[in-house]
Amino acid sequence: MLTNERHDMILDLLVEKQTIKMQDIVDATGASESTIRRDLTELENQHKLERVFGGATLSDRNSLEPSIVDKSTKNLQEKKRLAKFAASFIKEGDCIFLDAGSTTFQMIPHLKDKDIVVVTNGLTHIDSLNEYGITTYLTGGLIKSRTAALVGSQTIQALQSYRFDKCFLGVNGFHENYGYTTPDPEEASIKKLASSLAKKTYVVADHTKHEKVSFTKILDLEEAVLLVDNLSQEAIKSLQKKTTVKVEKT
Amino acid sequence: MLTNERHDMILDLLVEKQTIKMQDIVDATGASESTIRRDLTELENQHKLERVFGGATLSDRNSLEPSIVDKSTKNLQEKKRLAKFAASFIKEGDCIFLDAGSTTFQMIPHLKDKDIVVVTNGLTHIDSLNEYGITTYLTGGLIKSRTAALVGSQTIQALQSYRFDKCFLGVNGFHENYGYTTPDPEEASIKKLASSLAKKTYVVADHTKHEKVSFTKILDLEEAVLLVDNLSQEAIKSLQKKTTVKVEKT
DNA sequence: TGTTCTTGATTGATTATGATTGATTTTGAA
DNA sequence: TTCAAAATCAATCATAATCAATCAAGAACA
Repeated sequence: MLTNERHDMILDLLVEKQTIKMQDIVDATGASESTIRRDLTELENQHKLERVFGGATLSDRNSLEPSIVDKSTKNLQEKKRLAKFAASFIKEGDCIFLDAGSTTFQMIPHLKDKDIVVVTNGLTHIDSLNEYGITTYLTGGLIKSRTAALVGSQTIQALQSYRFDKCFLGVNGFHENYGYTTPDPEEASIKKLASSLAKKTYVVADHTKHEKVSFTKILDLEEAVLLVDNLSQEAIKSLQKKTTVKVEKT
Repeated sequence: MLTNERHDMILDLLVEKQTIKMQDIVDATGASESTIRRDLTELENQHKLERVFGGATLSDRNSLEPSIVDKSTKNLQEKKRLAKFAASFIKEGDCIFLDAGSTTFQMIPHLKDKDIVVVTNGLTHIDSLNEYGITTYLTGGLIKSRTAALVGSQTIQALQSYRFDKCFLGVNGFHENYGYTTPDPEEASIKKLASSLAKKTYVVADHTKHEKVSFTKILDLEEAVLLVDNLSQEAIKSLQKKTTVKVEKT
């Protein structure tokens, strides 16, 4: 068995069982204890797991947030339609902030041939923006590997030298009382700052995020225009008491 | 069997099985181990797969194809050796600046498991640095698509909040009188600044850059340690009058 | 014909592995 | 609590597997 296969196997076991004992891995892989020990050391250096006495456990980051890969395959078609809808709010000559994340990523193809400037902290966006020939500035900062986003004080500092016409944010939940929320405080403060630097803020969120509340608050509902798909009439009515809601009809 | 057929066969196997062992390919194709080894090297240079010890695996970034990669295999091998040599100057705990470019890119695999912090303006470096679990900060700035580097005033500003133990630069030419040079003034000023923020600067350049002079000057010869491969004895002697030269012996 | 390219075998070097060691940590009983 | 036994650990070593580099033989080609 190749080293990579063993590593994948260990990570799969971990995702399934949350924590695993050394002996379980040895039995499952058929490799020696020494080898598994080395594997664990290596995977820990890559921040893919945490070692504990007698075995290993998922690092808290991994359990807190589903990885970007899982998200991007889910509801892809819906996401694409919503993204196209969101992109229609962008006008010629706009300077926009495009948040990291899978929904905002899908907006990029619809920016083709528009004379706009994009600032982003999303690493996954780079190639696509490039491909479509869009002038792009990247904020600096620490690379957060799980979500492929730039975060930290450097990102904050870099952002502050820009002003935006429009700001497009992804969120993990929106709620009438608790506003827009996301798991990571670091990312939340970046979203918040970007919003404050823009004349107008749009939150792009599909209907599955409705009534969801995550760990960190980004903004109150009324601080951004909500772009959403497939919401019930009552939900829309209720939300519109607080803010502007634009619905993409299927 | 033609080389192309073999290549297709290998890639088909890979798509089917995700990872494959050397012996499996040998059995499937009937070619010798040496030949398969060469095939894998070539396919890796085309970014169609990634080699791992004992076999190969699908590269997760098939789409990311920087425009720089079209160099001969031989050139690449030399570059890899030089990069390994350069990486050997990095010590545990170092904070380093890693310049954008293909030579510095090859240094990344050799940073594995080192407890270091890397700051870079090279977009092609991101995935690789991530893969090897290295803490990485990206400077911000304008995305220059041709060289996949970040440039401009934002990059300059971002850089100024860092200090480095060591700085590794790529150049397009080094010359006894004209120093280190590169075509793009934007990139030159970034290299220059990074160097000034570092305790020690290393220029990594293969022997083909010797006596070459490009448009913009970065530094004088004596302002950096020159890491080079395969240089004639006279050339080394001559250069050493000006600066420290470390030669990677084949 | 001579030249270039591909191939397979061989070499010594590099890397991964599993067993063993003694050190460290946990466990459980006094 | 304190101690000793058991479990787990990191470090080291020899072995086995795999690697890059080289060479010579044959195929393709002009």
